[in-house]
Parts: sequence; C-alpha cells; structure tokens
Amino acid sequence: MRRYEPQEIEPRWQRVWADERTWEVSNAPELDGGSSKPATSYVLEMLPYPSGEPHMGHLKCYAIGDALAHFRRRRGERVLHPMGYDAFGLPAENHAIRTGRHPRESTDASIAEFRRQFRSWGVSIDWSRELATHEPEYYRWTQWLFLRLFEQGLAYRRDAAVKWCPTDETVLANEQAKDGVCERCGTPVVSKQLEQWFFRITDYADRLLDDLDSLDWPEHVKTMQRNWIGRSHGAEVVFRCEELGTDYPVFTTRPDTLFGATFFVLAPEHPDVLRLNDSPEVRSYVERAAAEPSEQRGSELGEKTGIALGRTVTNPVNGEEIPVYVADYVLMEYGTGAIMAVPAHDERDHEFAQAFELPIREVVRAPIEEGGESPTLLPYSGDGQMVNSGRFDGEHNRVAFDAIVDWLADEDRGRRSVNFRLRDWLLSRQRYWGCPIPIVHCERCGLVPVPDDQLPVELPDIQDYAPKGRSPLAAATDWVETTCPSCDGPARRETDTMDTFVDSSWYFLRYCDARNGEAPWGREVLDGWMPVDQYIGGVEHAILHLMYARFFTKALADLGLVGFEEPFARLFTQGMITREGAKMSKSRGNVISPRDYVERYGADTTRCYMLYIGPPDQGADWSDEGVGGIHRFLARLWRIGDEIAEPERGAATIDGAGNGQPSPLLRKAHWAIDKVTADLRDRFAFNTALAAIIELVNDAYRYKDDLLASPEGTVQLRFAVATAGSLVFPFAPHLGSEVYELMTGTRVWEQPWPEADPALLSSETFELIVQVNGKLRDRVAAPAEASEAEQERLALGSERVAAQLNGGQIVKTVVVPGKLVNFVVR
RNA sequence: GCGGAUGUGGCGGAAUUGGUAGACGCGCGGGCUUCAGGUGCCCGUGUCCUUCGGGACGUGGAGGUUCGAGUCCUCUCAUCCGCACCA
Repeated sequence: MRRYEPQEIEPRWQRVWADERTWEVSNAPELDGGSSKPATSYVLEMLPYPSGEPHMGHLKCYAIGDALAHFRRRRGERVLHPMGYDAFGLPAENHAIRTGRHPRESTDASIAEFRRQFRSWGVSIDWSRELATHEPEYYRWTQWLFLRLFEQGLAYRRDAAVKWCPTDETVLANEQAKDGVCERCGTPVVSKQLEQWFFRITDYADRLLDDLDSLDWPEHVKTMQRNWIGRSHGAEVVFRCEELGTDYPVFTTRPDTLFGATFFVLAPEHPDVLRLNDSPEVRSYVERAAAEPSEQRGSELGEKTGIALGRTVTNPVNGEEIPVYVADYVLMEYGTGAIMAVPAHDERDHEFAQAFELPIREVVRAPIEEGGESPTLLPYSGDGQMVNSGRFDGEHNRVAFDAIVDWLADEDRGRRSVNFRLRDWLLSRQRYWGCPIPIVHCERCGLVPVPDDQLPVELPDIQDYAPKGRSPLAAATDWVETTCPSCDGPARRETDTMDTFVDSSWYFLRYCDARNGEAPWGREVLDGWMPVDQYIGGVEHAILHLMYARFFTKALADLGLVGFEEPFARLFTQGMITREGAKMSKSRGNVISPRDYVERYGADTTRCYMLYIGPPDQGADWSDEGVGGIHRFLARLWRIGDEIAEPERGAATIDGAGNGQPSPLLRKAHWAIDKVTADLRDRFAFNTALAAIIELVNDAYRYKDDLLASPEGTVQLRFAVATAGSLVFPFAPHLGSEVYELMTGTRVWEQPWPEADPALLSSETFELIVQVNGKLRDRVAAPAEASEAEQERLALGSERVAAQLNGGQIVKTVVVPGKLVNFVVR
C-alpha cells in the first residue's frame, strides 16, 4: 500500500501556482465575452511584523484568510489577497542593538523567511503586490501622506507632557503605555515635557464613534473603541475666583447637581495652582505628582490626597464661595483640569470630602422603593427628585439638567458641552528604525515641508543607532544639515521618525495599486477594490491599529483621495493559540513552531488542524495528538483516491447525479456540499465544515466495496471522493488539488464550487421521533410526505409508546411535521 | 468597581429556528491484517442501575415559562478578556 507523502505532493503544487502566477489578479478586469463584471472581493489578513520567523498565530490567521479567499474565488469572485510586511519598529531595532546587526539586515532576513514559509504553507497570495513598509518605494508615500495631513493642519507640533519609556528611551503614544508601563518592555513610564508631533485624531472623534454603527464588526471590538473614544455629554460651567479675577471653567456630566458642589479641585499640573498658592507644601505636592504619570497616581484607590489652597471660587448657581483644593485625583488631560466637587453624588468627591471633613449636601433624592422609606445612601449617582436646589426643588433631575444649563447659558456662565477621552495621536519617536518625518527646520521659515519631488527623505545608514534620549539620526550630521527648500538658507532635518502605526494605517490601500510610481494609488483603482470585504487579525489590535487606520481613511476621504469613509467593512478577530493552557513564550519554554509541523506532517495537516481545533474566534490549546488525528483523515482521503483513481486520468466521468439508483454515499456527498457551503458562507465554522468532510470520507470507506462491485457504483464513489477533495481544497489546497486530479484529471481551483442537488438532499423516508411527555421513547420510519394525522397514527403504533402509556391517558398530542410526535400522558 | 465573553463526557468541541444532547476528532477498550517503529481496517466508548427487554439521571448551581429547555426568563457561582480616579 502506498503512503500519503505531503513532502512530495505539496512542493509540486506550489511550483505550479508560482510558475503560473495563479493567484495574481489585475486591476483592470477583462470582461470575458461581454459578460457582466464579476464581483470583486478583498480578503485581507493583518500584515505581519517580520521578526524571527512566523509563529502559530500567523498560521492561524492565514489559514482562515486563505480558506475564505479560495471559497470566494471558486464562487466566481475576483479576489484580491495580497501580502506585505510591517518592517519598521522597535523590536527590530532593539534586536539589532543586542546583536550588532543592522536592523535592515535582520529585518530583510526575517522577511525572506516569512516569504519562504508562506509559500511552503501554500497560501494563495498575489505576490506581484508584495510590499514592505521599510522600503523607500513604500515610505516615500507614507511621507507624502504625512505632508497632506500637515497641510491640513492634521499633523502638528506641540509641547506636551508625554509618556516616556526610560528603557527604550523614547516617547510613547497614549495607547502604548498601558497600566503605566511601556507596552513593549514593561518598564514603568515617566512623564516628560517635550515638543512632539501629533495627528489631530480628536477632530474625528465623533465620526469615529458614530460610524462604528455601520460596521459589521464583532460587538466587543466596537465596544472597546467606543470606550476608548469615551464621549460624554454634559456642560461647561464657569466658576469665578473674585480675589484673582479669573474664571475657571469645568466640565461636568451632572450640571443638575450644581447646588451640591461644596468644593473645587484643580489638577496638580494646572497652570494656575502656584498662582493661587505657592507655599512650599503646595510646591512639593505638585512636584511629587508631576513626577508620577497619571496611571500610577493614587494606585491605592480611595486614598485621596490633596492640599487646600486657601482660596475660594463662586458657585454660579447660588453665589456660594467654595474652597479650592489641589488634588492628584483630578487629571489635567481630561476636561479643563479642574472640577466642581459634588460629594453627595460622586464617589471620588465623597471620599475626598470624608478625608478632609468637607460638607456633603444631597441635591438629588433617590426614589423611595415600594415597601420602605430608606434614606438615600450617599454617594448616590442615580436619578431622582431635586432637593436643596432653590427653584429647581421637586423637579426630576433630568428635567433640571436642561433647565440649569439653559439658565447658565443665558447668564453666560456655562454652555452645553461634549468631552472625549480620546487624545491626539503622538506619532514622533526618538528612534532610528522608522520612517523619517519629511520636515525641515529653518531658523527663518520655521517648519518647512520637504517638496513632494524630493521624496523620499531616505533613512540614512548610520553606525550608532542606539537610543540616547534624542533621535540617533541627530548624530548623522551630513544628513541633518541641509538647505531650506523655501529660502535656501541653512536648515536642519527633523530627526524624529514616525510611529510604525503610521506605516500600517494605509498599507491596505497601497496593495490595490502597489506598483504605482506616480502616486500612492490611482483613485479609480482603489474604488474598484476598497473597502476591504473581510479583514482578519488578532484582537490585540482592536484599539490601536484599527482606530488609526479608520482615522487615516476618514482624513483621506476629506482630502478627496479616497471615495469611502471606512476601510474595513467586515472584521474577524481570531482567538489565541495556547500550549499547555498558557500563552506561548520563550520563558515558559512552551513555544512550538509551525515549521516543525509543516516539515513533519505537511502544511495541509497543520492548516486543517488549526481550523479543526475549535471556533476560530475563540482561543484554543494546541495538542499534538489532535494533529495526528487530522493527519490520519487526510491520509485516508489520499489513500482512497489513490486506490480508486482511473488509470487514465480524465477518463472518469464525475457526473454528480450518477447512473442508476443514488447510493447513500452519493446522498452523503451532496449533504456534505450543502453543509460545507453553508458553514463557509454564513459563518466561520471551519471545524464543522471539516467534520462534514471527515464524515464523507468515512462513508466512502464504509461503502467502498459495495460500490466498486458495479460500474455505476464506481462512478458514484469517484464522485464522492472528488467532492471530498473539492470541499477540502480551501483548507488543504495541495491535497485537495491532488485528489481532485486523481479523480478527474482537472485542476480543482479552475472548477466552480460544487452545488448540492436538492433532489439528493431529501429522501423518501425520515426517522420520526416519538416522545411521551417530552422524552424520547422511539423512532419509527415515516414517509417524507406523511401528513400530521399519518405521523400521529404511526407514532401511536409504536409498542414502546404503548408500554409507556401503562394505564395513563393521552390528554394532548403535539405533532411537528417532518420531525416528531409528542404525547402528553396523565 | 464598570463593560464584554465563556461554562456541555476523561479531553477539544457539535447541536444554525425552543424539538433525537454529545456530530467529528483525541484518548481509552476490544477484534482483524506476518503489521515491527510516530501513519492499516473494523467495532465499542456520558454516568448509574438492569431480569440485557430496557430504565433512571445528565449541558456550572437554584428557581421559572413550555407539551417539550444546552437553547428563553429571573437570581446565583466560577473562569477569561477589556477598561479603570475620564468629573
């Protein structure tokens, strides 16, 4: 008996696909024979960050994407399925510093390995569109796009308190400093005052939030983005300090509680703190708070600290003078850096009031629950009736909300206002391995953009790219010193580089027109492919990458460069692959490499197992025993194909209807077509699709000997095996091609996706379920066309039902046509 | 604390619309094939009881709706993920 040898089969098919450039698609589809334009489909997996070699997460992502790409192609769509590399970034540079090897070298080596492995996995990629973000042909356009945003004022420079990682010696985006530590290296971040480049993403906060409703994305990802943008509706209210003659606006979501404001708090970073009081105590408090980034502040929640400034401000609703404090629970980044404190209706203000023995005045009374008159437990943040609020007493607080804001607006002491949690995107990095910012600093002209025809500003080769607190590029004197494009005087280049998230915010656009040397893309080409029909990647990008790419797309739409507002119509987030119940990591020593499995079992087995392990949006634990099971299945399919192959390839007819009576196997084949099609079309149910194909192959073995006894049976058996090959092709493209060719002599990817014959999906009889009081008691054969009365009669004839009756009486009969009969017996 | 998700055999999971719980795979048990070595074929496998006909129980837990609930409702427990002084 011959053996299934993926090591021989897989490279053979890969060569065919490479030689014939099978998966390339053109941007200008030829209308074949005047037929209507075929539907297009853009299937995209998030581009990999090339570091070392691909891991299991990559394999999972591309196994999912490739299955969908193949399925859509064979259903007649023109599918764009490209690949590229997110090549700039900190890890490559840190690795380079450790090993002394230039980041370009290690990155290029890694890209070569990724490319080699993707080919060895048999992924159907259009390699003619391959790109890498560190190539000048790519980042030339990253710089070009930066300049368009700069012209619009969407890229700007400002002095800001920024998060700084002392280990990586660079500033970080808000989003890259989670829980007060650097996302990359885990070092606690510190606060620094520096001039930095920002993108004005906050201008797009409303649209980024509102347009989420139009997206077919997982609900939890949309929720995360909504929370991150954090839109709150409320009012800005002005409190005046008469002694200094200064107005202090605050943002509040609860203007209805204004009468309950009994003190006022400034953030330590608020510029007026020392103006109000510059005693040594206040100075030291402010300095201590400034050294700590906001994330680490008050880590023991509830322990409120602060200092009274010995000043008062006037509450605009009742003229009350209330004391002013400085306290670190108020953040400078949010709102105005100052708050009105309402201890009766805000938990944090309540804690502060208790610690400093400040008055607590209830102004919203909780409705009395039926059954008791419990006093309102403070702090209370719900709705209720206004009390202690002058002429608003007795009103519902929601009504008073509007009335108070309108009144303040008339008095010019306030207005309706909306606040966001989202901050502008800090994009500059004091690092070497990134896209240079195409700006020149001129003493006379200020910030001068590098003219488009001088792009790209190439990243120079330097010897020492280790971070030193300023960009390593600053040491490349020849490169830094230049002339001003505006006045021709001496000038210096910007030495910061861009955050890599800028590179990946538009790569999906470049794929559409990847070889365009005149522009980042042609707009009509883009509109033919975009938006991405199906985007696939990990949840770890739910906020950062996906938010930035959406911002870029909207900004480019406003510039008229693209004709759509959202880049990714449909998103799928894959779950993580674990090993022995834990995330794979070098320190745990539980890392397994796709390469080992591909070499040992073949790419088809590894890919199929990845999809068979469970629902792809959930995490799953890798098991070597499970891989063996899938390998056995593929080997069985190959072996039966090998055994029954027509010696003269192509001579076999595989007419699905077959000749003579349809065998149970023929029916099973059509059932499998129907099942796999639905699982792939309507949901990402690869595991159950594969289970259906396994059932088909198992049945092929079961009926093989019977069917081989007659020529008609042999044809039906070949059809079933060819169908298994055809259906398995999106998951195991090499084996699918091999088996299909053994059966038919043709290439499976050139064949349309099979269609189930409805006549073979139904049969003349079915198994009627017979229940007594909802419990299964018997199954009887019933004609498919049986009427309800007939079903009931058949069920009554069951001996087991009679035994169950046992003197009881049937009080009710429920008949579900084509399914079951249930007798209610008492 | 707030928000989201998930709980089904020894294990991964299936059950798509309220209608046969456990598809398919792993593991385990048995048989066959002179079969030596990661890889063949077939059968069995939720738990307990059984006079071997079958019966009782069973989807984290407790209630409820229904002829019928893994699926719907209420409460509750556990695990995982995200956010977290956002005024």
